[in-house]
Amino acid sequence: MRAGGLSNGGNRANFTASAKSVFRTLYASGPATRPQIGAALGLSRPTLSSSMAELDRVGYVEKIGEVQGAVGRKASMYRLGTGAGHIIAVDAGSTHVRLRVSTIDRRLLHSRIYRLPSNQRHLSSEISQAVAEEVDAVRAITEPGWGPLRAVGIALPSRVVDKDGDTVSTRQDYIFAHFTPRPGIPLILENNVNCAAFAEHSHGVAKGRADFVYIQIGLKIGMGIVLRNQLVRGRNGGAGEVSHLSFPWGPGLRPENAALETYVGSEAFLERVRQAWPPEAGAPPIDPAQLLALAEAGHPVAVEHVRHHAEDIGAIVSSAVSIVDPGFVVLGGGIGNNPLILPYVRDVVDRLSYPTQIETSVLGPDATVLGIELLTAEHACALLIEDLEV
Amino acid sequence: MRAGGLSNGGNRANFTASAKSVFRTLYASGPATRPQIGAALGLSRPTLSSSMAELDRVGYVEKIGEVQGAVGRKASMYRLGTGAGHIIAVDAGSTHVRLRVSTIDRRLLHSRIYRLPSNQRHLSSEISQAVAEEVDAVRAITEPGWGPLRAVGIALPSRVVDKDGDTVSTRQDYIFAHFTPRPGIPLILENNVNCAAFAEHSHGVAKGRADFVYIQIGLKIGMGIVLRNQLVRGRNGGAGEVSHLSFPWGPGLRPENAALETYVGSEAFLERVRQAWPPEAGAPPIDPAQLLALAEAGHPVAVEHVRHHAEDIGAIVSSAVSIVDPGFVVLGGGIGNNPLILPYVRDVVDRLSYPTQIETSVLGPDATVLGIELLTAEHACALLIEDLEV
DNA sequence: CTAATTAGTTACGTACCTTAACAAACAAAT
DNA sequence: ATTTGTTTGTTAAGGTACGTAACTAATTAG
Repeated sequence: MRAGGLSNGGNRANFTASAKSVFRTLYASGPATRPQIGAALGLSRPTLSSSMAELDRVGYVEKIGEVQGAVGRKASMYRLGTGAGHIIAVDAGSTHVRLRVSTIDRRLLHSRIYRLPSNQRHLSSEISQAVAEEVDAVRAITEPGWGPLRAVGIALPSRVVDKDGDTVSTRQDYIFAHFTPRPGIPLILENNVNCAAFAEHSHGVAKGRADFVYIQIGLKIGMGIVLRNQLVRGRNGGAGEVSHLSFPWGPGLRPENAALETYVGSEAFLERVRQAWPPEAGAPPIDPAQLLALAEAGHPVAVEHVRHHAEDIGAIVSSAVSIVDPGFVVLGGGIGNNPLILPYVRDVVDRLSYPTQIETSVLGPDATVLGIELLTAEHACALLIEDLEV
Repeated sequence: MRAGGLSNGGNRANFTASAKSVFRTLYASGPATRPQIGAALGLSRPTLSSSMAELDRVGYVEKIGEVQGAVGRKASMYRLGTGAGHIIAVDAGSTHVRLRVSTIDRRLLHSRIYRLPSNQRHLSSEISQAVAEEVDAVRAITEPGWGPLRAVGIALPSRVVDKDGDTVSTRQDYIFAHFTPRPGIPLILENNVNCAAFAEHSHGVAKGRADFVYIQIGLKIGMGIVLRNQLVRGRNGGAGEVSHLSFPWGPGLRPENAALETYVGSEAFLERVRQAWPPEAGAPPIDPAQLLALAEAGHPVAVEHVRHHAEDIGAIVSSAVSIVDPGFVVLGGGIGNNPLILPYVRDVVDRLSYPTQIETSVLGPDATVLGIELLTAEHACALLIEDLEV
């Protein structure tokens, strides 16, 4: 009853432990020679020989060249092969849908960006529509050299929960309004801020940090938490939902639900700025970017507002540091990225909490799609070599 | 150059993987028969036979009896043996020093409680003195049947950091004022609230919860966070230091360093209560216990104050839930334990944050020493079977 | 006392890794 | 061009840690 064709695809290859670790090494660290892998994993040459043969038999590795050391025979260079297949990663953002098709070891095969006709405040059927179209467009140009599709991942601008969580209040199911997952292909959903945090962990300023917190400050405010190199998601996908921090809060002050979101969100912030803008200071800024530009130019009123906002961000970071004490914080997002706010945030955290290194994100708008690519690739890799049955 | 005597002690036995997992099963789940262990681990009877022989050879297991099923031959019951040794766990508290001597599988061998002559606000040399005396007292009565001492653990009322953290501001080194660790015996230090949380995870209401938050409300306020069944400690041992949450905080309100500690601590709380106590309401309470007693009796002024305090606790819990969204929260400590505050905390968290089950601690004042016992036993277990060299 | 059932041991096979020895491929020295 | 030394890769042989199959041992039910 077996299909006579390719040896990969539906079958769950039963690799030896060494073959699995070799595959994972190539997945994680990219192309390498046998001696390099053997040294890294502490495996003997004969073991590497048989592991490579195992993986080559199903097309999971391929030779891409040779490297010559100072002396001695050339070593062959290997990477993951066509048989390992490819993944599709999508950032379903509120303004753009970004899509990357990559191999499991994250070599870019194809990339698309689609500008949504209108900004979407929340995950919506418009976004779903765009995602469906972009993914379909990939299907049309899929090349045989990409190998089988192993997984699809989508970064969502919403809380993401699995089955047992509170899935109603999340808007995550809107993604399925027009987009239909391909049967048999695992679909990974993840919150977009978590994705950006994870990208920062692999390619960005948080590289090598087992524990850190990423805070994204833009239209909305969100936080991604990585502890022991793993994302903290929370029971309801609500980990890092800092907009629900108790606020306002003090003697005689009663916190309100999600009050921080409306206070620190860029729209409310800008509205406060415009209200308080003195007529003699010129025309009030029309958007946060303009306010930041004025502040960068040294406009004293703008600077003062930016400082105040940065201190509020510092208070948020301090609260997070008080809870998880990560030792490292990355500021990202349209506002968080701005170098003006960094010193103020540092001052506040320094004053209120524990020694914490704070840096600005180095990844651009691709952070989110890079993060979901990583998470999707990890899932695909585990599927290929771990013994987890679907 | 080997000492001719016992086979255990300094040597690092090189067990098979199956023997290690058998040992860990007995460590984690207590006495069991071979068929039970085999079924639990998916090991065959011959493998169990040889694993047991391996462990028995160094005295790590011992037979303690036989059990008879419905039909068939009796099965032998095993547990960790004398050769596995024992541990000493100490709760260096501010009012008492509690000490437990136990086997690695947490069978109590000896227990002591010492009431400090005066309450200690912080970790002090007085506490260190008491710990040193209590641990020395154990040495005097140590029985041969306990086997070798494998590890000593101490729960401290301070932040605990390892080498690379900020060890200066911690008072953790006060523990060494009079207490000197035994050379060659690993010493485990852990924050006392983390210990209580961990105990709640193993023996308490949080049993089986991979993720939860424990909040202890008493003279001071502290939080222990467990994610993926592991304590979150933080870079500076500051995880769960909720007294550093941004407070007071609101439009026009500038958070102050550790302001929450002084606001929500029981002394400041009681002082506020006494200040606001109306003369016609009788004598104001002299301590929090009395205030709680009055509230339990229905005294309206007391009830109102307790409600207000409980709402502040709810705000703290909400902030923690906003950051890590554990789905489960345990209230402990002298005040947190009181059933009066539970409904108010639930209401606040329900209003401000995500669906979270909140319960009251079920463990008494032994929680902390039980927690450090667990952590120390885990360390000892890992030392015996994992290949980690000291 | 016999049959059925469960616990534990012995014999033996297999999977997966190792070391040892060898062959192949290369740079540098002769 | 040949030799020498080094590195890569393969082949052969061996060891360890498991498994299965078949046995013995101990117990209950009839």
